[in-house]
Amino acid sequence: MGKGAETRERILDQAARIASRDGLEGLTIGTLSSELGLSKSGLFAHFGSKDELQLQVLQAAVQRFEYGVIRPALTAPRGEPRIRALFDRWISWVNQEDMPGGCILIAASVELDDRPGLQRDFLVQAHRARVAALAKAARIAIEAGHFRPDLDPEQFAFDFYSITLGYNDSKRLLRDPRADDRARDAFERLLASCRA
Amino acid sequence: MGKGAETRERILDQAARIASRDGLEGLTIGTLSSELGLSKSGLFAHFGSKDELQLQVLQAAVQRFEYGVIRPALTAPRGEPRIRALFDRWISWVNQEDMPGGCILIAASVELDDRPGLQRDFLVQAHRARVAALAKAARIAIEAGHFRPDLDPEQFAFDFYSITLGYNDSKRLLRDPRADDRARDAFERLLASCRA
DNA sequence: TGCAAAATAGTACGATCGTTCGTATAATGC
DNA sequence: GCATTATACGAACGATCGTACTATTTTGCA
Repeated sequence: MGKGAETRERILDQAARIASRDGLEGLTIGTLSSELGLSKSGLFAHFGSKDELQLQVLQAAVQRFEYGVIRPALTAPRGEPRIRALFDRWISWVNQEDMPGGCILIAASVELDDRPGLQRDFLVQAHRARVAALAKAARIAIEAGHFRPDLDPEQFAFDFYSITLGYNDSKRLLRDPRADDRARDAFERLLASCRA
Repeated sequence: MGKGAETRERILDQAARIASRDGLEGLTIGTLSSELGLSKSGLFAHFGSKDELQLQVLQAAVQRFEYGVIRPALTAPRGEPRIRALFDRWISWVNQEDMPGGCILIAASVELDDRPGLQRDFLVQAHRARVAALAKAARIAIEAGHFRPDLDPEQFAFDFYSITLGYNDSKRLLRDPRADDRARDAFERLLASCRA
């Protein structure tokens, strides 16, 4: 990895932290550069525009999610165990301690939901892929005989993801000490309702 | 109502629209005043600071939620009918067409979840009250014999609210045409699992 | 109708925003 | 070890941010 790529990684890493707390729009080239000990213009040269910086922050986050949640969970046995692995990793992703503002993908979802642009387009596509991965895991669980055959996999994905959103809210905004229990309880009931 | 209070209402109304799309931090005194045909300083004088403007936008939104969702639903008969009324109104609130960026309370939740301040404090307190209202409605449904006696009302509130968050995501970000069906389906299954 | 008070406008401020440009320094390939 | 390219810097740009002052208009009441 060349020097430039190395710096770019450092930048995106810190940028993700800032964006998780202050949003993609609250992420500022001035603060970002000074926190990293770089000059504004030097940092700027890596991206060429703030739009591009935001986009790359999103892309990096999606990739980290892919490698930190989806792929490891796919090593779990097909069916319910894999679904459980997905949930466990998803929850701890939402609960990342090194992200001062929580899950950047949730933050970006709300921030971009009605703001057209490349950032939104990318986020939507990535989000669709995540939901599709959940639905596929449910489909596999049906094939494996763990889930009832008449289960709607897309509905399962909706239910699953809703729980993670509720967890995020209880944990980060309300700081409810029982947030983990609540999410776990909801998930177990979801599983029970899906079983064959 | 004096002239000042009238203008303040107009301001807060437009401010809510802007904040719903661009966030409380993206809400700017310059754009806000020019969109309303006011001078920056004239508008500013109504609030004294941006913090105060943000706070009043939040307070107005919470009050509108109270009068548009909670109170009307409380006129429905105790028990399951009231729960249904809450859900119906909650869903159409999240789906407000006059808010270009969707529910401002959800947006603010994600924006403020890790940013200390009066705005966050107020939002948390208001959010706790909303969740408490849900739990109370569940408790009443238990008393009425509609829900099973061993149901955990707070868990019900978590499940209920999670569905509305999932709905918001499906509707506004993914633009899933089946978002309404998905939320409705999840809600009906939640109800079924709660019945006595 | 006149007058104090309330409401709005005007102007200016320092700070910071994203961005451009020219230049210096550091890393890389031969 | 040198030439070339990649990388970073410094200064400056116009625009806009929130906020402070002062002046002007408008309002509501005696």
